[in-house]
Amino acid sequence: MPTMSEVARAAGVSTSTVSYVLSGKRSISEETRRQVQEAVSRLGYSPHAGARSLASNRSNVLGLMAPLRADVNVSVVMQFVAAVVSAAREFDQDVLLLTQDDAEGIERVTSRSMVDGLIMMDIEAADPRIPRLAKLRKPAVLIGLPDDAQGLSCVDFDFASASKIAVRHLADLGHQSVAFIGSPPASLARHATYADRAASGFEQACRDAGLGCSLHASGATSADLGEVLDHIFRSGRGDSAVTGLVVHNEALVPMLREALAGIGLSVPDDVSVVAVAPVDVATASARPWTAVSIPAREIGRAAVEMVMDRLNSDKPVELRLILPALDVRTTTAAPPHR
Amino acid sequence: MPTMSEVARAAGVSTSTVSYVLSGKRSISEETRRQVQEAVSRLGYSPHAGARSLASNRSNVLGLMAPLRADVNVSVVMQFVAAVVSAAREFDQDVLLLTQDDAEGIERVTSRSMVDGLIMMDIEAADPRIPRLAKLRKPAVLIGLPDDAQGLSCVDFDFASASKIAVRHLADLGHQSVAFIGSPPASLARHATYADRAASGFEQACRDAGLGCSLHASGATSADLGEVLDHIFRSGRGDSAVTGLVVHNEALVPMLREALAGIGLSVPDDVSVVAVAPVDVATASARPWTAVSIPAREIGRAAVEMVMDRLNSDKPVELRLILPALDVRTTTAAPPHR
DNA sequence: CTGTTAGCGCTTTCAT
DNA sequence: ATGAAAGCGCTAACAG
Repeated sequence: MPTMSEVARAAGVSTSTVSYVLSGKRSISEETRRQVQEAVSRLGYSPHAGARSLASNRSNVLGLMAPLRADVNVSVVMQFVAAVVSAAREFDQDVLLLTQDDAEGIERVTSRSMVDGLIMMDIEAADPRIPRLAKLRKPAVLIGLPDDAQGLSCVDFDFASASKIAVRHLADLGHQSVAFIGSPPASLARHATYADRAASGFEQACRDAGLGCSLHASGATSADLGEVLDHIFRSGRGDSAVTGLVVHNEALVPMLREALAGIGLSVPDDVSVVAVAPVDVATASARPWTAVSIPAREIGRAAVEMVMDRLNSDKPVELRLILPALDVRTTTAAPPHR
Repeated sequence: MPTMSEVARAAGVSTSTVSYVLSGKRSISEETRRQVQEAVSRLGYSPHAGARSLASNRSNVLGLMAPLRADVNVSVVMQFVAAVVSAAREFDQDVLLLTQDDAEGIERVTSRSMVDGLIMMDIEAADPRIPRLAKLRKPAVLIGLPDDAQGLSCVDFDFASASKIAVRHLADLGHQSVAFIGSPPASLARHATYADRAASGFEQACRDAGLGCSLHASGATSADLGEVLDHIFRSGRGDSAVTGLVVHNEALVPMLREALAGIGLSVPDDVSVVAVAPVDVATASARPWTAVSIPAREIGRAAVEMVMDRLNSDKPVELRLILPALDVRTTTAAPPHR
């Protein structure tokens, strides 16, 4: 591996000139720039990350703490991870992956100056990582909205509004009684903020619209789904029967039509369904789901932008909520006549 | 952040002594060790990663290139990722996450000395990353078995044997005609090595055991599954009817019982099923699947071990195959009498 | 517009 | 068993 001084020698300039050509931090004559660049590519030079970080206090690496918990939907998590990694690359950053069970990870990577900033996923209402992060004086952004962000930036999808839009859509279609199928009990129990907010947004929207409603946590298996549907529809098909479903549980969406068919319910004739899920799960079916899409790419990108902002400028801490949009597809319609 | 020389001063020793008590690379009197350690923890010292990597040519970071492709089962990928990260931590390494679409990622992280070694997932038979990796002269291990590893270490689950064990189990139970439901067409098309090997292992095992067999690629949706089952069972329930299924497609397992029930087939009375899947998907159901478990933790751990071996010793390149084991649970039985 | 140079914080000879 | 000191390769004053 050639070093910067070899490049300098080859180009007939000083190392600082090479450094400045590479960083663009001061003006360079066209002539020298060319020579340097030629030398760089001829020698196949690339800067030593450690040396750079030692001299500049910048590692060009972002830490990403991603949950690998049993109750989270890994494929959704993966989408966020992918989004963060690819957004980071646009800012010339790499991503160091930390997992929740590496308790001292936050302190380690930051005290060793391995990362310039941190992004934390799967935030809980009173997440114990927040005070530790806040102490750190490194740019950090939470994907999620905790009770107290302690001066950290936050970004998330507006899950509350997502539920509300879904409910309003069902109300507009004339539904009177709707149910919410949400995250696994464990997610609720630990107050993962998306789970809480989606559920409470639903509840409130139903109150506002005067709809009858019920909320149900559900695991990811078809057995779990069966149980929940049983609860929801067991009361018979009378006047107050549930005719609309909002499903915020990515794992269940693919099984839902079949499960409903199994209890004699057809979509959307007997029951309308709005999914709250990444667009690809909503459109995976031949008869795509009416859905509020979770824009993972956009959220991941925003998170990276926000760390970079705090790293490069004195932009203040912000809280960004990504607003939901409803895509009406094939799974919602007016409720059945009784 | 305190530096090593501050620690040295506080402990009344030289920086080299501090360095040596931290690395254990030379013997230190009990007395000095204590003093140094006391200073370290009192000041909350932790070494600057960049400085260390500059001086020692070690970053203590492993690169992990993980696929985020549409046709791979993300939750399985995530299990491997998690396994690699947690194994890496046991060797005091962190993990830098690279994605497939970051084409120059391999060269970047290695030429900048950001990583000490690389682990590459989701290997294809003639993976274009392999020659690039091989050129690098950095320890690298492939999770998968390409046609030509070009001198790189490989580790993987023995998918061929996994299929064989499954087939033999069905044959032993008396099944005469079996079918294989495998990876999505796209995985086969690009010759992801696990997909190829599982399929060809199945085929060969059937030939060896004299069983009638058919192979089917399948996407991850219940519609895909429906189609495949239709193909398999449409020919009626005659003499040569399929009575055994080997399913190597994690996404489908949870939907399988219901889908079979939908066409009037009950498990294991009408059809026996062996899953090839991570243990948690096999046991997620109330009636757990007979399965050959994919030991993601073990594979991830082996991959890390192998990079570290090549990093720290002159152990030769190896190829490790993790052998499969069958767990008979509730979904296999003798075929129905006709 | 360019060069000189003093570190950044650590590891590791070489001495003792 | 310990210390002194020479780098590792880069950045960013400072000096022209």
